[in-house]
Formats: sequence, C-alpha cells, structure tokens
Amino acid sequence: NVAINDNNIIDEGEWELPRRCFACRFKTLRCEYGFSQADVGAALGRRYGSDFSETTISRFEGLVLSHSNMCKLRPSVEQWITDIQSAIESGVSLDQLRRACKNVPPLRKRRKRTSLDAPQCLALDSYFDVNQRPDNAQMADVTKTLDLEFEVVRVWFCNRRQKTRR
DNA sequence: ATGCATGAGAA
DNA sequence: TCTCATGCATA
Repeated sequence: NVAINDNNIIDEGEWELPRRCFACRFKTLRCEYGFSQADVGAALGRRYGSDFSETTISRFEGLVLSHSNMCKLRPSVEQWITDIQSAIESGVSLDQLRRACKNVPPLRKRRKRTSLDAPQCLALDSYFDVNQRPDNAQMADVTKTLDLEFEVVRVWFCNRRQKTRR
C-alpha cells in the first residue's frame, strides 16, 4: 500500500519519471496480487467504464503510450488498485477478486496481418531516416520497389511516426 | 511484448 | 489524409 496513492504531478516538463514510477508500482502490485494484464483490462471495464485489452495494460506498464493517453488511463488504474486493496482489507479472497466475467466484444473484420520480411523492414527503416512522410508518389515508388500493397506502406509510415512520437 | 491494422475525429 | 487510442494476431 506504500506510495501508490501519492500525488505525483504529471505536467509538462517532467512527467517521464512520475509516470514511470506509477506504472512500475502498478505492475509490481498487479503481479503480487496475481492478476494478469487481461484481468485488469477487463476489470477496468466492469467497474470504471471502458474496458481494455491485455495490449493496452501492457503498454501502460511499459510506457509505450502517449503522455496524454497515460494521463487519461491513470485514474482508472489508480482506482482499481484502491478498490483491490480495500477489498483485501475487508477480507475478500484474491481468488474471488480475480473472477472475471469478460464480455466478448464484437469482432471487427480485420484484414490479414502482413508480415514484412527483413529486407523490406530494413528498406522501410532507411527510407524513414531520410523522409518520415513521403507523399503519394513517393510511397507508390516504395510500394513498387518492395512489392507491397500501397495501403501496407501507407499504414507502415503512420505507425512508424506514431512510434516516434510516443 | 509488439507489429500491422481499424476507425473516429482532427486538420 | 493524418493522428490518436486501441486491439487482434503473431513472434
């Protein structure tokens, strides 16, 4: 119960340390209590509004999210910790707490994941080093050179930029 | 844990 | 059309 509820100030300038501290403490507690990332994600939905996948909780712990996204999620995560701790204090068993009733969300139709081979990745990365936002003509060029679909190349650059911004 | 993908909303 | 939050699929 240590410093989990301290008031780390998350504002411009030095949010890197605070959010790292919180995320690390959260992960430690989650593991100590024996919850999986998916458990927490589902719990957030059942109790505080919107639920999340294992992916998002993983990224929260790993700080692989934007600053604003971290700030937005943090309150729910804090609340989850508080609730778990008070439940434990009032004698509820961990096993009982872990019981999840995840409601299966509707499947979005997804296009199959393209897996880029090593040469293609290298080529894309080196291109990115030179130009982070190629225009249509330039992307069409890359598309031909690497024998990929235009959409795959377009999305690749979007994701690559997003990664850079985190 | 992370790569490729979706979709709503900003520009 | 791009960004942003988010996740299924995969390594």
